[in-house]
Amino acid sequence: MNRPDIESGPDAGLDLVDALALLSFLVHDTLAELAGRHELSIVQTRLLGILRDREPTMNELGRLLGLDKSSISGLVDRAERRGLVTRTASAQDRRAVHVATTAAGRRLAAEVETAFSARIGELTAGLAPSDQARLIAYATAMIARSRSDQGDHPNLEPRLRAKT
Amino acid sequence: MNRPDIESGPDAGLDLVDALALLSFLVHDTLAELAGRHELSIVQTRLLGILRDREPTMNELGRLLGLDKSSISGLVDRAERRGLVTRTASAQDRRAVHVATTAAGRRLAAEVETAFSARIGELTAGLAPSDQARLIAYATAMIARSRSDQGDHPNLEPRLRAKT
DNA sequence: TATTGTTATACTCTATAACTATA
DNA sequence: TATAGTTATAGAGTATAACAATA
Repeated sequence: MNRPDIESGPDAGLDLVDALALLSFLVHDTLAELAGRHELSIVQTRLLGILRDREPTMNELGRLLGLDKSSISGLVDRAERRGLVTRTASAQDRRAVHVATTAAGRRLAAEVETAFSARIGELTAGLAPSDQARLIAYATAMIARSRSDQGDHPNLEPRLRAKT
Repeated sequence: MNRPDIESGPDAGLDLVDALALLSFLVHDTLAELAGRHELSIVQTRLLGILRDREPTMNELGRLLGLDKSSISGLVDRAERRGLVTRTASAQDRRAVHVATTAAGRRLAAEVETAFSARIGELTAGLAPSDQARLIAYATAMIARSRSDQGDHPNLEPRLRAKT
């Protein structure tokens, strides 16, 4: 018994679909867990990530996060209440509101990003550099294909500035 | 201009962390979108996936999904209300309740799984079989490492029976 | 006493619809 | 009229705490 081509155990003989689903859940859960240690949800973390180098309007935030404007209102409300972001009136358009991070918001976002990078580093530590490069290439190819395809999902930006 | 080693565009020069985060969001969003077409959330889809070959108690469902028992109560309430699952009293333990899918629940779950597999197939269609095999190996290695590590997250089972 | 499950409560996240103010 | 944003409302999803029934 125990033929080497018939593995046993929880990950035995995963097919591509299962492997990608599990990997996706793993990364997603990892981010949720690390963000949660700072009382941040994934969407709050992404909000702070987007604001790292921009001060978009509520409307732009809606497009970047793929959410309705009313959802953005609540999201920004809760973040503002915690002192993580601020609303400022637009100089050009008196209807518009710009959102920016505070120092506290930037600090939190940086902590989550650092912890996330470290954890991903641990999870991929067993892969040789050439394999890591291949993994990047595969992921990039899949992402590119999803863009060229139909839907072209709302917005996929790097890392924590990416869509949930 | 346009040196070939300095790419431009949205996915230019992704590092491993960004690539994995984006891939994770892509797969997660894909599943959410396809499940949503049937009015199913990811967690509802996973519930039905788990019940495909089991009739666990509420308690066991909590462990499998990594959720509190009170969350399971609500989750099963909503699924039961839609006729996707049923509660049945346990014969052994009169405190316990077993949950099972209905034919409608199984049909919905199967439709989502089929669509998800098809979409993953599209996204990976550009990869040669040998590259697909490598991708499976990388994902499997990362998942195994996450298990051997500390936390050993709640429960990672194949595909739609896996943790959110 | 410990365990199983439900209920009450509270909060985040999301959307739709209605509304205000500005363009 | 059209757009930017907020608010009211509704519902899913999650957790904590208190409870009832059973072990």
